Amino acid sequence: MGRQPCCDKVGLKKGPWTTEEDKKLINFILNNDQCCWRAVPKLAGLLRCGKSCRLRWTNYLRPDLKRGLLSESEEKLVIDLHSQLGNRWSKIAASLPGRTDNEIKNHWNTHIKKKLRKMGIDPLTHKPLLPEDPQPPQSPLLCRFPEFAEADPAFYSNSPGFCTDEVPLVEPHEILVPCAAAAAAAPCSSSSSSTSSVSSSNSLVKAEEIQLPSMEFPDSLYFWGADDFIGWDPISQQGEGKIDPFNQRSGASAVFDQEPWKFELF
DNA sequence: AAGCCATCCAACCGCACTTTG
DNA sequence: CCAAAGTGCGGTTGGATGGCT
Repeated sequence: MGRQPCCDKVGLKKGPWTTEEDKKLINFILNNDQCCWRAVPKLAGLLRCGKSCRLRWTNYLRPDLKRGLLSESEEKLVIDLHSQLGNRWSKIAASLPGRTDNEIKNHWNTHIKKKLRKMGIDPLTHKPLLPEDPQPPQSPLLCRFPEFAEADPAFYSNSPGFCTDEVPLVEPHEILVPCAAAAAAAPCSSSSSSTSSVSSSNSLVKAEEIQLPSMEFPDSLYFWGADDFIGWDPISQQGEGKIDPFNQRSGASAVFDQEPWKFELF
C-alpha cells in the first residue's frame, strides 16, 4: 500500500520562490491561524504544494530565523551535538535557536565536514581519520581542536569516544543551550500564539523552553529590516562585537537586501 | 571577455513517524 | 486496532555565483 503523494503536483509551481509568493505566504500565515499545510497554498492563493509552503516558511520566512554563517560557538555546539546525535539535524537545530535543520545540514556539509577532515577527523565518527593512530588518550577532537577546548574546556572532555553508536542519545531537555545562544533569542520582539502555532518546528519548541518569548509581529514589521536582523545576532557578534566576515554571501543579505517589500508589508 | 570549474544553498524527494477517524 | 491523512526529517539535486585560467 503506497503512500499518496502530498499533493497532486499537477499545475503546481516548483523551483525558487518569488517575492510575490513569499508575500502571499507570509501574509496568509500572519493573518490566519494556519490549520494544516495542505490547505495553506489553496487558501493563500499559491500554486505550490503544502509541503513546499511549510519548507519555505520554516527554513526561510520565519521571522525568528537568524541568517548568516554559524558563529564559532554555534559551530562548536553543532560538532558537539553531532558527535552525540549523528545526522539528526532537527534535534541539533533545536539547540540552536534561530537556525534550521536545513541550514545546519548545509553548513555541516559545506564547511564543518571539510574543516574536520582537514584536521584529520572523520566527520562521521568524530574519530581520527588514520586508523593506525594509537588510540588517543582523550577525545581526538580535543587533541586536534585545541582552540575549541581552550574556548570551552568542558567541551569534548565529556565526550570521550565521539562514536555516535557509543553515545547514548541526548534527550532535548538534557541539552544545555549556551547562554549566548539563549540570549540570541531574547532580543526578538515577541509573543504571539500565532507564530508558535504556525510552526511546530523543534526550534520553536526549544525556543520556548529556553524562555524565548513567543513571536509577535510589530505592525510596521520593522523586524524584517536588514539592520535589525543583522544586528540581531549576538552570537556572531559576541566578544569583539564584530560580524563574521564570511557572512557576506549569506542568505540574509540575499533576501533582505533584495526584497524591500518586506519593509512595507501590512 | 569567455569558458570552465568549484562551491554554496534553497528547494525537492521520498520515507518515517504521528495523528486522526 | 487499522488505515489514511498530515507532518517531520534527512538525503540529494540543481541553479546561482564567484574564482581561476
